[in-house]
Amino acid sequence: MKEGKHTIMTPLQKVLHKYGHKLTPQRYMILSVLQEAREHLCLEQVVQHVQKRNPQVSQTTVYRTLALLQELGLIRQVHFPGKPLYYEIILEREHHHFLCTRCQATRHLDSHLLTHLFEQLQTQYHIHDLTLGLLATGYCDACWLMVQQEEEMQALE
Amino acid sequence: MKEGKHTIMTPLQKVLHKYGHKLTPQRYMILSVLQEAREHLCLEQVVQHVQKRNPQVSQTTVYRTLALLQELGLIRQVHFPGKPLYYEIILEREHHHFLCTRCQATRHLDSHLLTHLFEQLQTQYHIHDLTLGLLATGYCDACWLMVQQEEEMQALE
DNA sequence: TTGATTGCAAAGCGTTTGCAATGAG
DNA sequence: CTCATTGCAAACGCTTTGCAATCAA
Repeated sequence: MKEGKHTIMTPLQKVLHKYGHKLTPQRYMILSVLQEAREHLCLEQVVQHVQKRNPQVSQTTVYRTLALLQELGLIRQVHFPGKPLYYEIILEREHHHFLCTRCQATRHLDSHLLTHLFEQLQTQYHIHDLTLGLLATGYCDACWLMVQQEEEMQALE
Repeated sequence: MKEGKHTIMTPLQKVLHKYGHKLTPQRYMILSVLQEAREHLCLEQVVQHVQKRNPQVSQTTVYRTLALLQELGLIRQVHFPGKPLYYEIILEREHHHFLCTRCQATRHLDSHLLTHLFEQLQTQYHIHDLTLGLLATGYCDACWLMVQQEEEMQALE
């Protein structure tokens, strides 16, 4: 049980012990995979990456570990309607996502955009301990061009 | 095949025929159920309501009909992480939801709150044909009081 | 009449669970 | 040494599908 990349691995060790859990190679590996991924990964992708390093690791363990890591507050689920559940490390500043409905690309949205909304909801709607989940969908620039071209083509028929 | 409540039923008839579909009692009933529900309903709830009127209607038909109604743009899915999928009629002005994580109550949020955000995303992030999905979670007033009381109790132990 | 629709039962698919073997502390 | 953890296979729950019977148009 050893490796580099101490970005989140020391917290991992601590938090696990704090709640009576053990630090296993599987858990370490699964969190590493999520840490090194630039994008959020779905379960299948996590399994693939993990099994690339050690084919012995079972899907079941990945399921159980992702649930545990989430419970410990180290990772977060990301929901995209009609797609599998994605997981991402909680490192970066809070953010939300844009999903292009054509090329399926995702981008992070700085949640600074939401500060005003955040305050409004607290004052106008009296929501306490508020968490915001935002998903923006639409076309990215490139796809928007394609879509418009397609529409022009159809108009000519 | 007849009944009152023409709020959305005439559009239903038209849209169905437009795409070569037939107006069946099942489809009518399922859309009625969604129309008369104040809250959004999950599949199981739709089935229960529908079978209260006619126990013959199968779950399969409800699945297929909800998919069709969505495809026709008459209803919309509502996603709450960790809960079943909900469905609601598209009648009202666009809106989003607040979910109290303690009592599970939901409230509608006027999407007027999002106009500024909407514009920012279009200009700063160049998103076209933008749709926003927002979910606010936290405690409602009543639950917030309860939570605080619980915390005080714990502090005394 | 005729093709769309329905209900049923079976299949699918992602996720969870029981349990014996393993391994971290 | 002990109990948490793992891997496997079976179970589960929700959703979809194949097909013959039914029904709207």
